[in-house]
Amino acid sequence: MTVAKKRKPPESPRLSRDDWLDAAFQAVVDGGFDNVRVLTLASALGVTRGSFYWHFVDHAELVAALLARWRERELATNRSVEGHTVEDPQQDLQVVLEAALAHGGAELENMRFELALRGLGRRDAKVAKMLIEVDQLRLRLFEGKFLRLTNDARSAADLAALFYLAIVGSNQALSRPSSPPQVKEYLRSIITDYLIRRHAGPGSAG
Amino acid sequence: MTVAKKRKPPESPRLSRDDWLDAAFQAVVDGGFDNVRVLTLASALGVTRGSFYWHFVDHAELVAALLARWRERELATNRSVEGHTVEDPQQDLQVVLEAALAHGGAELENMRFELALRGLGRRDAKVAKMLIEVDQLRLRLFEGKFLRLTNDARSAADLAALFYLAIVGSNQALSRPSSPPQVKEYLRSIITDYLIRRHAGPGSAG
DNA sequence: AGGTTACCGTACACTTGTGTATTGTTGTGT
DNA sequence: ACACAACAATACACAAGTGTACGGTAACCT
Repeated sequence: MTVAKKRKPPESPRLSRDDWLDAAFQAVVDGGFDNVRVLTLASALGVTRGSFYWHFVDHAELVAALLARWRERELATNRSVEGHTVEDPQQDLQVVLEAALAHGGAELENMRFELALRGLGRRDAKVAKMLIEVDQLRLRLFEGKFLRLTNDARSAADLAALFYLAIVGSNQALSRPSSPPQVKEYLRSIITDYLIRRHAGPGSAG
Repeated sequence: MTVAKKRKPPESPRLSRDDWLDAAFQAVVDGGFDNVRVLTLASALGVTRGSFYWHFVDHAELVAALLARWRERELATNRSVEGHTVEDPQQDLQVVLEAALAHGGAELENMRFELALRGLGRRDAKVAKMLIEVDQLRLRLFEGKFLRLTNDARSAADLAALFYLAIVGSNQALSRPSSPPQVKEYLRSIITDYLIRRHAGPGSAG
């Protein structure tokens, strides 16, 4: 048991449950949850559906597992961000804002997945509930960081909500597909401007 | 020829092209564009598909017509709002913000339709382009109104983008289904607070 | 080396969706 | 009244999707 018995060889002849989840994730990114079809995933993975029905009892279980995985990862990310706090309040806030505005590489796929998830949430009450849970966690995170800046609960809550909703909106509107998300850049500069104007002071703490 | 020859009797025995578009609209509101299926619409309208293929050549034409109708109405709304300007700049701005935040009755359906449309825009370049067109129109509207308040092009553009994106985001996040959109109410109060704080002065111009 | 288990292929039954062709029905003008 | 056009039903062919049963193959343990 010292070495990896079944880690993740890129050229694995057999597939794992997680491989199917990855393929399903990609399908959601590309075309939403209605694009998750067993046949399509199978051909994308180079196998037939016989494999799928060995790993999952049916299509619903695949989707459920995908949702559960996303939720777990999201909660973990939240905990980790909440974990380490930077000394300088302004920089501390900027770190989480940057994370929320991230868009490079995998983050773009995560963004598209989340948008598809919100679409599903409009049809599925359980999904809607899960999304509210995650949204509120992130909002609380924002609030806490803003509170260190403003020292006023009311304005901290207001700013957190305003900026969080704006970030969510920037994922949705005015962003051309397959082009650098210039709207987010713009929003980032707006937020940065606000923070600097608010607490024009030392750039780096300590 | 004085009275309506074919206006819109609720109990019309035969269907019009627009009836099908209305049904398709409702289907999109309920379950997105993947939910607009000829069979479903037919049974919802109490007819068979024979009727559909008389009014439309195929499914694609239905969707295209639905998109075109939405775009036309959106442009018309924009023109009309742009048309009449209120004297007081602050009140003038508040009017368009209220319109954007509207959520009663038909507005909720329009909101859900637009969200579904954005979902489609992630898969269809033409739709994405149309959405950017409409988004930019609305953004310019916001900018113009804000400019009358701030008299500064930069901050007007910033505020317009920030609030518009937040409004778009509020349609998406933290809003429970089938419950009063309390997030929008909150956002509305944030915006109102900002405007009052900014230009705390005479309520009515003159 | 051989057997067991894990994984995959294949073939079938079923459902749901589109689209087409053809026939039926109803309304309306003259 | 009756002809014609507008609208709708029916029946068919076809494609794509899920799920199931079962047969095949390859890895691994002993």
